[in-house]
Amino acid sequence: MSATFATIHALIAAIPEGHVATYGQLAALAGHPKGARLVVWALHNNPPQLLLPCHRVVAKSGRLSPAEVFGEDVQRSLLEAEGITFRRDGTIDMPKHQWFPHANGGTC
DNA sequence: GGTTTGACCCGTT
DNA sequence: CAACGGGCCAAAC
Repeated sequence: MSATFATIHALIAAIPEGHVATYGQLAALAGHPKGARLVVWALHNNPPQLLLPCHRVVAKSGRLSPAEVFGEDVQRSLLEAEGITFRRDGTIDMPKHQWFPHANGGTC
């Protein structure tokens, strides 16, 4: 198994509802500070059986994926349903919703 | 085993 | 301030 790939998938799966993570952030957590595109590639080969919440993965500026990927307002609707709020220009209010993983594994 | 692919990120023009 | 290009990395073909 590729540790890099598995780590990225695990990180995405670990994003809680109401929060989002950026491509660069996930890549950095997986051990590749400059591997934002690895996350992109990982999502393209998104294993359906993992049921990854790929709609919670967004660009650093709070920008969502192109409409043709999920559908016109699919990703946005999913995020709004989880409590994510958006700015006027359609980007996520990142400071409010960006996910910061806990190193202690949630014991705190 | 080289080429292609990706929904990004940052700096420069 | 907007547009453009290069870089970066690992898996698939």
